[in-house]
Amino acid sequence: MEAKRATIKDVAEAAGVGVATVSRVLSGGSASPATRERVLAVAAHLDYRPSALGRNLRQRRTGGIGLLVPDLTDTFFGQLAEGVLACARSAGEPVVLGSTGDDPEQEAELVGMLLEQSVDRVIAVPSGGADTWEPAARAGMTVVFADRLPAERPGDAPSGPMSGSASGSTADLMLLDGVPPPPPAAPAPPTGVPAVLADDRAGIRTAVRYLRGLGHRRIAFLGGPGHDRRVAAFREAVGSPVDEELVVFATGSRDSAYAAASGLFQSRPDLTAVLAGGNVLGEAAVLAARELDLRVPRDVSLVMYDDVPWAELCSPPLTVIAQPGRDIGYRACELVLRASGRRPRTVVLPTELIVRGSCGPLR
Amino acid sequence: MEAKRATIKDVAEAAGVGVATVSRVLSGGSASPATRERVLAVAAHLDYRPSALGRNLRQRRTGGIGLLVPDLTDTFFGQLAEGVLACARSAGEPVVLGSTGDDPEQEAELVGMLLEQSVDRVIAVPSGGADTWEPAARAGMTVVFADRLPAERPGDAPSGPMSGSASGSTADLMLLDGVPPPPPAAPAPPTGVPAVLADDRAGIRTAVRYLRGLGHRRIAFLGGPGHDRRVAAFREAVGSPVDEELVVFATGSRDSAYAAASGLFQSRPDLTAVLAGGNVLGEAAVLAARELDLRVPRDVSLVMYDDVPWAELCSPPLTVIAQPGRDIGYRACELVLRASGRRPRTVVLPTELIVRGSCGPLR
DNA sequence: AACCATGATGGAATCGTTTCCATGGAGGCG
DNA sequence: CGCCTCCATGGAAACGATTCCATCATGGTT
Repeated sequence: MEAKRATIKDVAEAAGVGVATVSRVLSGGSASPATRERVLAVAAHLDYRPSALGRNLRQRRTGGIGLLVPDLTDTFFGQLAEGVLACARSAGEPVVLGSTGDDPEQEAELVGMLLEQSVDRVIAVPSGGADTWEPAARAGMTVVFADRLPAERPGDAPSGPMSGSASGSTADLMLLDGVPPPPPAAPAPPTGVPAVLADDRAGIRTAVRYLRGLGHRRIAFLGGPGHDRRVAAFREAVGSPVDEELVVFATGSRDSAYAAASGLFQSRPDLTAVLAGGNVLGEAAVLAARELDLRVPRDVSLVMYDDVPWAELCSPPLTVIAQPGRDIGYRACELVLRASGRRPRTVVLPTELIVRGSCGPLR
Repeated sequence: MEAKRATIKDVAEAAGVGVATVSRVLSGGSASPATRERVLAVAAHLDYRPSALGRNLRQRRTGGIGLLVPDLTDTFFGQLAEGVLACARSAGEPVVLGSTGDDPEQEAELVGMLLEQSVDRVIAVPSGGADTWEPAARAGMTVVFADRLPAERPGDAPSGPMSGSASGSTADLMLLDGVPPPPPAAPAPPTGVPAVLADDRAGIRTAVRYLRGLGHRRIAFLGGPGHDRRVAAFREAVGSPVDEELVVFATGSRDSAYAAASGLFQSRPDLTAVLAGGNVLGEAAVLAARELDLRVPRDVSLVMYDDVPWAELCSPPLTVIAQPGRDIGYRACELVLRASGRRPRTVVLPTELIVRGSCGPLR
């Protein structure tokens, strides 16, 4: 019933040549025209396809590319994945996919899985910090980060001595309460790390200026996991004393995003504009605003990071900071494909403020 | 620099046993407690991870699961993918992903790639017809379809002018013009094909009844690739003489969806309700309606297939037919994992009409 | 005491490919 | 004419695991 696949041996036999010759013909080595033609004919006739298994074992690497994203349900990551897929297809490389749920632990587990599969090239939207990724690199993986960089240090504690909460780490940012901020340091200029990022800094700055121009002064930032760079840019753009109550973080889930948005609106009814750090946060903000009978943009202006198709569907249509998700994926894939030798470079893609209807003048 | 990974041989040597013993210990075979402990200790110490390459070659199969979807940018497929990923992770199986763009040719190419990788279990949202999938099955692949079934017949040409076509397959439905419809046959009760589908028939029927109940008589259907079952259900639900001008199809792209929706509204201003066969179509319908100054639901009622997070964001929030995307993926993965021996079964998951604000009484 | 069953163990074959190396023939040049 | 080079070619060794099979020790049974 199931015709088992022809092997190189079958082809060799049928063509009356040695396996080595077949291999050479098929991978472009030298061979006499006569032989070449015969082998090719036989191979086609037998519908021979070389087994990636054998080849990979011999070459000690799997052709594939690993792709790790936090959540495919987030349209932005869908776009990014499509970009990666497009590039990988054109290179003939399979892509093995993992969804981390923004959980460093799952991420580490998935990295392990890729390692086991000998997938040695990975594109990742990292959730974990350097401690997750350093071992991967040490194991010989070529890693290209997309959209984000891993948190600088593993157990880094920016936590003020103040509060006992003290767990300290970027996780502090997860807190809703107003922990004294680390100095509004400019986002460290990334360099040397192979990565493809959007120009968060410019994007955020433009958005903040735009809101400022409309008269807004009490602007809130609604962030999610991995938005460190964005929040840093926000702090920088807003200027020195940032009202910490206006900087709120959620975890990855939609529920958490909604809770954060709702909490923000309720605790600070005086805010006049919100900058959502991602489309899930934006969605939550719209929902929460509606629930609390806040009109957009009359009562509150809203700018969302990520241009997703539905941004235009909202009423009013959402003003967004567009980042080229598909391109980010595509470029990241290009980078990981030609990473051999070339020294790592981080490329930054432009963002664009797309003004639609969700921002209005302060009233 | 790069410590190369330890092999089973290294472990065997270090533990002073044979490779066979190591393999047995690691895969749960019999071994004396003393040996087992020693091997385990050494393996842990060397940070040994068995190479999937070696194993797979020996076992003539790749552990992985293939996943083929039309477009990850479509939130529904994102949900589906998340479901597959969740199940695959819990089974420890890697997932290799492909995006077909609803193009049978690309799909066939991707199937070939999976074959080459010896990925012998695939979950697919099929774009191509039986002619794409029959070879895959013949090559020994276990294929589980999700969300759709492949078109019944391969090369059915929907291109026939008027009469000649008469082929009368579901492919006919692709026509935009008003070809006389095949008798509104009930969707063939699927059986024997391993697949996980939503109960399109019930979902559509419920929606149509709901619209009917609101007084609507001229209800249009806006479909996309792979919506054959849905349009068949629509025909069935609407009853005998379906106004063929009210059944419109788009290709997969957003542009095409918009064009179809816009064209529909313009050519038939008398329609009072639209049933969109997928979330991309629904999005297009909202956009087109707005562009043409049609108010929802005052001028036109809208029901969309797929419950996506942003359905609630629209104003008015969209009434939808929800299908459990994540569950579909999860179940499909379960099916493909235990497909050995068990005879193929197609499972149908329930849909639910979620009434929000996009439908109103006829006026 | 001889024998057998049982269980642990290691050697070796195997999977399908690539690649190193040796061989042999043909042709060019001195 | 002889020698050297070059190319096409095939055999065989990897690659890293699993697994069959033979071996050996042990302990219980007759």
